[in-house]
Amino acid sequence: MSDAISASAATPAPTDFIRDLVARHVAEQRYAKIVTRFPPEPNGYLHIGHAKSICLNFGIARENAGQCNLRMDDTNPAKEEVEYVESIIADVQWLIAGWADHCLGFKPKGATPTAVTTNGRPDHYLAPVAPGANSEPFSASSYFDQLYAYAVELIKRGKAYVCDLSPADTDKYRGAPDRPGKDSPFRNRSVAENLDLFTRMKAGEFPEGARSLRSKIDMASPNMWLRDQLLYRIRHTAHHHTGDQWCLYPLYDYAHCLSDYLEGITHSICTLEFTDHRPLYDWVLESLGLPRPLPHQYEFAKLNLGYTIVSKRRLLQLVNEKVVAGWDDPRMPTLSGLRRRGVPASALRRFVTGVGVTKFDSLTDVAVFEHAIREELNTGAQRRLAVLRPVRLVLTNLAPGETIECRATNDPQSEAPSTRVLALTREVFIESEDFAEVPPPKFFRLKPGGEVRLKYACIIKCDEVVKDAAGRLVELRGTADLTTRSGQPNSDRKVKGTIHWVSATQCVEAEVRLYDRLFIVPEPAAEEDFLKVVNPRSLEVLTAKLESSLVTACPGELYQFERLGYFTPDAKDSAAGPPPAGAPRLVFNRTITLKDAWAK
RNA sequence: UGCCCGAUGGUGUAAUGGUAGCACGAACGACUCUGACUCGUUCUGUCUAGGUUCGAGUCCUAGUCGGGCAGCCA
Repeated sequence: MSDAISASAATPAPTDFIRDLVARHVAEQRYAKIVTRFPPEPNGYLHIGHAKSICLNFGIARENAGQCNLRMDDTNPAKEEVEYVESIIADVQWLIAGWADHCLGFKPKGATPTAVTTNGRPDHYLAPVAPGANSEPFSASSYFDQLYAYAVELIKRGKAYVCDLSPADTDKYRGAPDRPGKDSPFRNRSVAENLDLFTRMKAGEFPEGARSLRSKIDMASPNMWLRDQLLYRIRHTAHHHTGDQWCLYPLYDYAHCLSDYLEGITHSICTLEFTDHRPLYDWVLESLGLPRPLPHQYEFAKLNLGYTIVSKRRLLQLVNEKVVAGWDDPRMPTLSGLRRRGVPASALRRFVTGVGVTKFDSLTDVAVFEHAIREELNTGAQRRLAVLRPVRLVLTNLAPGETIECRATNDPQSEAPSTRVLALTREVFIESEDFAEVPPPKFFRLKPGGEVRLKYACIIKCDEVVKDAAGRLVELRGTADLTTRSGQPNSDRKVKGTIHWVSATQCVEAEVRLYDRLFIVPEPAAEEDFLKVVNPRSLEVLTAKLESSLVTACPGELYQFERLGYFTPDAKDSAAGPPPAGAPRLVFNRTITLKDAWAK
């Protein structure tokens, strides 16, 4: 990633209702340090919706000299994989690099919560360390021992019981939102029996679904999550992190609040759908009578983006059904897809900061995202010339071997722009779109008998249109007015249009992948079947002609092909090769087009 | 017909009882060796009805509309 981009990462300090709250807590010195967390489940790749959560949590840590723990919320072995853990770590570090990476909290490799004494009472705590060779992200699975101990304590306090109801019966007993549930027949087992059964559940004596550990709250509560929500279920499944050690796994509502507690989280920020769970979050922590200040949960609305799917389940479907080439397909709204496409982390940060944080379930216009990308790329991308759909133009007043050196600007937005040299030769390629035999009104480009400027070179005139027997365009012939080159007497001569070009004899070919939105409707998630609204033209592959300097282009470099858009070498498929070394296979991804006011 | 959350231009968001502002978008114009960028002008808004108040987008009540909740998913 170019330095220009990461340097421009500074974003105005945002305010929102959560930050206001944190500011109040800081003012009243409620906590020694503000600690947040980003707790993804490793069951898929992170996407642009997660970027909002990451920037919120790390942003709050950053603005308050606090810390934000990366934690794998890995309590469901059936869906979680190491591949996802690794992608999550890479994506988070990429997104916050140079911005909030100093706030990132990991834990020592293999560490579990250590026994401490707090306020004269036994307690457990796991301190963060900086990311490095001997550290790893926090994970709920490294708390399994402690979580189990807490469960035993809950049983002893008469606040949890082992229930023998089958999943189907549990469902029946739960009632409905507008109808109270019924107490489980196993609700009033003795502490001793509960303890015995729970121990045997852990020992693997029972099949999956045979028994569960349940909270003992209120089966008639209007809040469904308070109707004795399950705490533990039996799963005879290996876990990607703990292996075969457990056949008893905690559920989210039990594991999450306690994980927050063990890490000393102060502000546990999640999305709106967890609002109903908050009383349960508090209930678990309060029922245990823990000695430290308790974490609290706050909710905000997740990001919804036009023409985009933000749902790991559906994104997985796109991958599995081969609608896209993988989680990091540049059309995917995943962080890895966006990165591969050429979207800078700073653009993502700028975007999610701009949309704000509220409790209103909104749908953000993609144009806002696209604007943030262009904004970052305009200053961060080097200008180059490339022709996507070439038409040959022969400048008949230039000799076949003649080369005219033209100086081109790399970074017009910078205060001290640098330059490079372009070769103008007798034969060049221009964009087929830039020539019209029968031009529409206000067409500023090349037409028969018309003049146009070749950017950085000179004004040329189209003298002749050469066609084959079938009437198809073969080539254009014209003349160059070399006195209009920069530095020459007529360099100030104005023509209405300026077009891009490359030398036909000093250029390099590359595969260029043009991406368009993946869906044809603004709200694909609202569709009965979102696969039916996939854009059939979301990818177009071209063989383009690039100015020869691009032969050494490497992944991570960001370019603007003038008048076309922003492009970056594909991190997987592109291989640069300095001439004359072999035959490099250059592959460029189009990140985004330039804004086009002319748009036909 | 239970509980919880929400409602400000086309979109997103600000105004914390005192001039409804910003951004995106759109339209037009200026500039231009990128029909980009930049700059200028314009466009459109407090869900409804009551109440409190000198004063309400903001507080209260009721309604309307939208979202969430009945996984041994997170």
